[in-house]
Amino acid sequence: MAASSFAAPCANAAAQPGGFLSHLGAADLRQLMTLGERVPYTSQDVLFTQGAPAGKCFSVVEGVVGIYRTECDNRRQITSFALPGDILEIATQGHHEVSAAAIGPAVVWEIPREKFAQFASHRPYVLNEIVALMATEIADAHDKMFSLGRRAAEEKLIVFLTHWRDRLARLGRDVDPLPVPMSRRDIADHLGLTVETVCRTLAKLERRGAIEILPGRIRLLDTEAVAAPALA
Amino acid sequence: MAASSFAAPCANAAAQPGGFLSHLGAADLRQLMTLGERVPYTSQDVLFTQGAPAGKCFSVVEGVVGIYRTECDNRRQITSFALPGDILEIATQGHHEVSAAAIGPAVVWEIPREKFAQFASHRPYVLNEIVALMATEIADAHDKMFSLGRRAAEEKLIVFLTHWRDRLARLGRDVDPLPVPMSRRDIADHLGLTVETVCRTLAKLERRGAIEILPGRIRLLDTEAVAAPALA
DNA sequence: CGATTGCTTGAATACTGTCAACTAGTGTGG
DNA sequence: CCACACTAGTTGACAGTATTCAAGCAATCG
Repeated sequence: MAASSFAAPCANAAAQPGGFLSHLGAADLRQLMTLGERVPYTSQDVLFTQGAPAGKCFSVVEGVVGIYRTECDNRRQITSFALPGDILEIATQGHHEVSAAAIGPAVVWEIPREKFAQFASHRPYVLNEIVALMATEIADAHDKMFSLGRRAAEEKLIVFLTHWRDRLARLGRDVDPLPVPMSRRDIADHLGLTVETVCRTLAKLERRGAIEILPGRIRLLDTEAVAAPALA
Repeated sequence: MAASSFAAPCANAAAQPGGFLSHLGAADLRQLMTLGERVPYTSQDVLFTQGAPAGKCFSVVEGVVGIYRTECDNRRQITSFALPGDILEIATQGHHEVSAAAIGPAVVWEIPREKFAQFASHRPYVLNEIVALMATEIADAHDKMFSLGRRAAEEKLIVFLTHWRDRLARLGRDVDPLPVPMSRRDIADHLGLTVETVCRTLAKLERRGAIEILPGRIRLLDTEAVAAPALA
């Protein structure tokens, strides 16, 4: 369970295809896996694009996948960073409402929508799992809307980093120097800031002793104190 | 179908209790209605509070209900304005993640969670409806995240007003002088702005001839042209 | 009728964005 | 192998937008 490297394969159930369905039996899981395939992606590869017909469901197995919405003029809002165990577009009908791209190397389990629908139709409990997963996704979205609308840059970054740390820790990763595989631009597009503001704010936090910036990682030193007024 | 006043009762199916489930038969609908009750609220009444145990599901029948998330220090983010036909907390387990309050007089259909779960357990198609509704909610949330993170005040307001108009129009309401029942503070807390910025930006749009501000209403005159760069 | 609340506007401030420059690291091609 | 180009990250200077603080007005309510 203790995977030290960031993109390392993980014995965690969540990291297996179909691992997002916690109530599936072993037989179900085996069958589910035969219905889909594991697809490797390299950094920046696009899994699917906003507006394209949604033919498949996805589940991240390894790595990080950025989910984002764009407008014609290069503006981009990354709505979430998907980690192993997270599912994408499970209930999308018709066309994709968002795009997805690999943040670094990633492995994704993909299953045609009809096959999954057929699989689920025999198993009522699967639908319940999906509803629960979507409820979590909605709750997360509410959190993010609050952050985007009501937090200043510094608070956005601290909350982002601590949440990211907590998610990785839940996957059993080593988070002491917290791995931050996404670029500054990705962070900016996620928090509704510019690259420059992200850099500057991180630098400010480092000068204050709250964090330590390392290549590809950030050590969280005193975020509780700094975040206290924000999270109380 | 032509309801002229804003909070007027509406013959639209969506405005009936259970009307959000479009594939329910008449018999199902009748039974569903007996399981819940219609509860009237007056302006500013709280339906449920973030952190409280989630014992019921809600569906707006009449009026507008604001869904919001707060932090201890008075900061508030209104994540959505629910209209007749919209459902609330249908899949929430445990505790409410958000609060809800009536924006003006409202009628809400409320059903205990267990009763609805029991009702749904005999009817597999209900779960599919719920999944579809939640998928729509997630897509909406993505839109709002983009607006909060990547649009300036003026664009936020124009997009908000046009979306609001489109939603009311879909309910068969008269939207020529667009009814705006929520306060400036509500709008500000929805768009991630301050009351003052909302006022000033609306005034600017009015001076420019894009809108006309009336008491409780706003007439949209030239939003297409103004919004064109934003929505293209 | 006074008081409260919501809305509006003004002035000053602060934060974030824009533009620009510089560094370091990476990869490419000669 | 090295020169070159390109990208990501960082920092500075400046501009612009949104916030804060403040005050005035109108409408509502007790």
